[in-house]
Amino acid sequence: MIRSCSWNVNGLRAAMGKGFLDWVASTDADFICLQETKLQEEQLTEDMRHPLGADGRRYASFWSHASRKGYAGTALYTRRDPLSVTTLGIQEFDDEGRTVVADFGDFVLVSAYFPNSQEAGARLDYKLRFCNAILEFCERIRASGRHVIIAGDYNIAHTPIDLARPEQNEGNAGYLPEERAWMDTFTGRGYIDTFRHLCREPGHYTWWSYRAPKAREKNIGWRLDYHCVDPELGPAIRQATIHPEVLGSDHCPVGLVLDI
Amino acid sequence: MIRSCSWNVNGLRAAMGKGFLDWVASTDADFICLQETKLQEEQLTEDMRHPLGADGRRYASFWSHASRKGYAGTALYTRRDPLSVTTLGIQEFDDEGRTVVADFGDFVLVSAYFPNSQEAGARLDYKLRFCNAILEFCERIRASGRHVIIAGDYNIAHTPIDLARPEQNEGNAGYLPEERAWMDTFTGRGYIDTFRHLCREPGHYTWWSYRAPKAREKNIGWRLDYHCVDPELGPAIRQATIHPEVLGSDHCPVGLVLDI
DNA sequence: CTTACTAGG
DNA sequence: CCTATTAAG
Repeated sequence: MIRSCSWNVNGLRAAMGKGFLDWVASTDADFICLQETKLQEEQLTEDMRHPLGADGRRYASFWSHASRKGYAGTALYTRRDPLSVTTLGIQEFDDEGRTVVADFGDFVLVSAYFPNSQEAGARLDYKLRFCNAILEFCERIRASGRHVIIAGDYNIAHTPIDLARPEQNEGNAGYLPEERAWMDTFTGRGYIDTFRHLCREPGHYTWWSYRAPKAREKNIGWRLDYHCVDPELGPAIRQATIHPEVLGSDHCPVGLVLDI
Repeated sequence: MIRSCSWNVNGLRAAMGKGFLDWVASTDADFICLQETKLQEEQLTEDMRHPLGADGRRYASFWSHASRKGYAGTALYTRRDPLSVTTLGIQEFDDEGRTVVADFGDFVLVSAYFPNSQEAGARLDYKLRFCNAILEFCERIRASGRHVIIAGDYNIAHTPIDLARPEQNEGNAGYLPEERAWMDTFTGRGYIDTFRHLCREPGHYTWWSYRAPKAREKNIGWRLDYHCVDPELGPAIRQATIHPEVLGSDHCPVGLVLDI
């Protein structure tokens, strides 16, 4: 059994001041994937590197930083020793610290921060290149007979039930036809959105805008954070969860339990 | 009798959130000179423009803004109608909103924000040009048979009793030989540092660094804010005060009562 | 609105 | 340390 959590923390240093370490200790996860750490190597503290887990042991961690200060960045906390940890290996994405890729032998876990397509789709092309790179990566792992888990902030609400105001957001970043079409392609190849696999109910979101007044308390949100897995892992999915009660970021954590 | 107050507010918008309007209403001053307003015309609110005075009337106000956003800037609140309000009229100082010059007929009141000479005296030349422009301005007013009051943040501690740690600050911005020498020249021409005129005691400061831990509660400060007047006003000086209990900025307000 | 950044003090 | 700025989300 493996337990994974993923959380876009919207600045790890800010999250640290809002109980991040307590949350880590409460998850009892084997893997914790973070996005938008918004820091660089020299800004990491010992607490960030090796937080205490629920089992009384400290996590090992692996980090991928953007070259630009205070921007993007991903991380992975793990209880298990990976065989290797890398990134997607594509310059334009590695430059922004968009992935941590950890190889555990029978499965590969990716902490991924998909680009925001921005106002007027200014960065849509970049985002779609990232999406396609992720898909190709998954297909390669799958072809090698291993499993793959893509955890993170996809910055895409896939279908109308994945955001509170679908009509009002037609054409907005995160709900563009091109982004949704890529999710169609991804799931069309058999990859499984684990939360949606187990729950067809609307109203479950993982992100609420800070800009809209009281969006979170009114639950005017979007489901942007996912654990997706390769088709062959379908029967292994035991739990896929959203934790909207966890505060400290404009996103909330999502969880996955796999019986592998 | 005229009552003036001067305060470097270190950002008027921040000060507004820390009781600035209550302070204005409590001063019962005819004139309030501000420095480091750190805003521009379009960022002014009605409350900032016309705060309520202790007499139940609203002040009129005059503003001088830096062309650079969020930088420097001076203002004058007044109960009396000035004949005219201008600035020093020198491009390099007007560009930074360093003075408001109000003509009341028998006297001219200046709200002045003297430049900081910066690390390694990087801006010392600029500052000394400002200082000399102020002195020349005063001499012109004086020659015309009128009085002049220069209220504001001089960014200079004149003598060892004007800062808590004179030895440690030899050669530091605000206590450079050139800055102190200009104060010698200014007072040598007869201009009166009204506070020092009435009080020879050390330990009275108007600024405490935010950078040094607990500087204000330990009273490790500098006297940088002054009301200076022309020599002929000497006999009219009734009160010159420092108000270290007023919080909301790294500076505190200073007051002057003149019997004219 | 919030988190970073940077400049200035 | 604190107040602004700007970029990004």
